[in-house]
Amino acid sequence: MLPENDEIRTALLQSGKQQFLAHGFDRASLRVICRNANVTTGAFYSHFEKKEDLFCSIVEPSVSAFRELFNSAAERNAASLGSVEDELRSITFARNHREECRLLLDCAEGTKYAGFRRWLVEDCFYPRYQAFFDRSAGKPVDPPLVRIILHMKLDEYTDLIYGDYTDEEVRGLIARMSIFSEAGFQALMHLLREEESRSAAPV
Amino acid sequence: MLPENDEIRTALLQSGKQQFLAHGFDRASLRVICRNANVTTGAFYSHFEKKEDLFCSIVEPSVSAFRELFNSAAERNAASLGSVEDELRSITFARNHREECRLLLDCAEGTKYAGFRRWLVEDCFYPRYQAFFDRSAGKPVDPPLVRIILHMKLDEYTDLIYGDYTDEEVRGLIARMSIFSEAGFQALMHLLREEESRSAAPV
Amino acid sequence: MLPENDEIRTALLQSGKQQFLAHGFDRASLRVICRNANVTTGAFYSHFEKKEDLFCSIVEPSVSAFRELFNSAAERNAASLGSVEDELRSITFARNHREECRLLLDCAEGTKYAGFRRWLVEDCFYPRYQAFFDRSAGKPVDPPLVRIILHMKLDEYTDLIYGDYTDEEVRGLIARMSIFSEAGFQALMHLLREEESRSAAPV
Amino acid sequence: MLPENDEIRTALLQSGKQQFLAHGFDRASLRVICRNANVTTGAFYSHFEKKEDLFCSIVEPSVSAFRELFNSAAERNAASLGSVEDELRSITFARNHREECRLLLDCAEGTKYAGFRRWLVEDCFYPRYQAFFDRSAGKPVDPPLVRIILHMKLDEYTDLIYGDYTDEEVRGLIARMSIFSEAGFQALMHLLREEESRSAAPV
DNA sequence: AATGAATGAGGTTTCATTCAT
DNA sequence: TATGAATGAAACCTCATTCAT
Repeated sequence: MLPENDEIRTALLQSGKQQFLAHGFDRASLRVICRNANVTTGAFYSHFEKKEDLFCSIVEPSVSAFRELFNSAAERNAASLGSVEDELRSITFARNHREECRLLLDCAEGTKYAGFRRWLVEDCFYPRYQAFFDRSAGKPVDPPLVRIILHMKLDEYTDLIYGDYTDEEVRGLIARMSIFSEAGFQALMHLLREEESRSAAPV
Repeated sequence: MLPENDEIRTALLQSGKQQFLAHGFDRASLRVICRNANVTTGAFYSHFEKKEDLFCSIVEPSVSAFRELFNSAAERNAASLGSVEDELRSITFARNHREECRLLLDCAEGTKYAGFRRWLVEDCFYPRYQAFFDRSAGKPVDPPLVRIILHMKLDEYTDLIYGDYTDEEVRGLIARMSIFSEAGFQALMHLLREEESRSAAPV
Repeated sequence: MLPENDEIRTALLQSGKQQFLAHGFDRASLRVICRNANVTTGAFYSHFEKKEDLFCSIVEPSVSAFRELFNSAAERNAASLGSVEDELRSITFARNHREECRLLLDCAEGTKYAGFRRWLVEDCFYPRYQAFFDRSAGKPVDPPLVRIILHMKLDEYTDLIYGDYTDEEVRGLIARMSIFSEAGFQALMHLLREEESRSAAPV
Repeated sequence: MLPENDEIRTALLQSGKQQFLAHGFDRASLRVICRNANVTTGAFYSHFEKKEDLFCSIVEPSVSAFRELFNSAAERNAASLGSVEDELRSITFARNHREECRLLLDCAEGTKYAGFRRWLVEDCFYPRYQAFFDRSAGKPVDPPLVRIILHMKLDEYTDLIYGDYTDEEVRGLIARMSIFSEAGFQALMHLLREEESRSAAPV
């Protein structure tokens, strides 16, 4: 009986997504968003409290979904960083939410999600990375080093998510990149252990 | 005897740099920039032609210096991607121009430097990377793969430039990261050559 | 029930007309126009897209009406320049749109109607005048001469349109001026034919 | 010893003339005028009191010269409207001061010469025209009629002054237009005298 | 006399949000 | 709930004129 409401809401969500992606939150014009959605500016405020509310409504389903995915993955492999399968699963998920990802990472200035990237990296990924590196090296690893490698890894994901690839291509790239990363990682661990033994064996 | 002139100009350059870094070119308010510099908006236009002119004046010295550095580095090692020494030199330079780098890469939308990042990656780095990979592998390497690794490498640089490190720490990080990258690179080359021989040997 | 809408619009149209007439389009201040209409500058843009839009809205009804009138007159007397009746009809029309005429002819710089006078004279009137003179003289008449007389004729119209006359007075003035023009025209034709025959008779 | 002064002044006069002609007094930018004259805005105010002062300085020599010419012509033919020779002399003068004429007639809004056209027509020409018509008709002639014919005459002059003609062409055009005007004038006088006698002879 | 930076008001336009209907 | 005009501040920029040097 009230499907119209949802139609309007949906139209606003779509139009907003498009404008936010195109111009970022701050520079996107609410008027344009409304006009493109065939909605009056007044009506907008029946559906959303303010501009930011629209942004959040666009983005929040993906945020929750992402949180779930991330938590379940975290549970599954508390001891490692995730298999190629896990990587693929995450990236496929992100690829299916490509636009929301961009909104959160690049178009959120002015909203409460402005710090999303930081949260994702520092609070979600970094602690697990640091722990994993420490465990693998058998000693605390220099945090900046961990962070750099984490950033590189995330950058790889970014490429895979936004790049215009087929699923097949993504799978191939992940496979080859895991060769690269694994080799780099092992070399680094080797070096770190060597440093350790050198500094530890004075005799 | 007339240092006031430059004091105002300098104040505007500083205030502008701060605001542009904080909000990006477009969203930075000229009024705020002027107020922070204790300058009327009218007076601004005695020193700069328009808003963009202020941005350019902040950024251009670094751009020229960077171009020189990059060109000389390109000449020096046409055949490789640059030694650790070269990397260190570039990163040290960028670290000394940290803020201007961020302005150019992240805060330039709305100015003629909007495409700077793209130019840097696609026109400066990518061609050399692709050529180097092709040469090393002895065959054309999948461009997306090259691009991903390039992006990762640039991301490493970004970390080193913006991170709050001492020169000593940067040197150490570059050294260890070169172990990582080199090992990853060799593993990848090995794989590629193997793929090659496998697909070439029908028996 | 919602007459306010139109009241504001009307107030803006009036205030705009007055300011445009007084200062021309470019020099008229939107702020003043709005203030005189008791409208905020922001509100202005609910009713008009931009400053020029206000000008056009003031002027366009008259433009269309004028075009129609002119076209129908042109059809009616393809072979002459129009009777006293036609002149009277045109001038009466223009007198009823006096202000819009002035806006179009003298106050339109900066709008898309900037070239209106030129269009009216050169494209509407001049070709018909030249053709009529050529036909009457039986040979091509010096264009500058035609143009001068055309301008004088138009100047007569201008006087009749802007002058503070009753309809009766206008009728009388047209009648007497047609005596003047007709006599002048005949004298000129006579002269031209004489020149012709003199230059044509070698004896 | 002080020729520089005059050089600057001259440069400003030239530059000002050009800008005033191009944009009108109000819209011409003093900055641009100064820049084109290679003069600082400060220096400007050593030579002229304000913007309007520059305009007046450009225009006033011509105004005085014109006044003289007009007065002497007025003395010479108190009883007629001037011979073809007189017309030619006036128009030649105006053609030699073409730009100043345009400044006075079309570009003076915002200066004390804003009413120049009105003054010229109403105070200089009209009284003599009216007197001449009254005298010729032997009775008061309807002022609007006189004014219209005056305006037409002045319009003719305008054409001759601004039109791109050689002296020879101007002479020819004046000659032929005087045929036109004279014939028109005579026809009108005839009519007026007829009207007179008709209304005077009740029998 | 000359400089040219500074003033301060003004220009047009856009904005997110409110509110009477 | 929906409308869309109204708000009022803010955006960048230009102006004629002043004034300390």
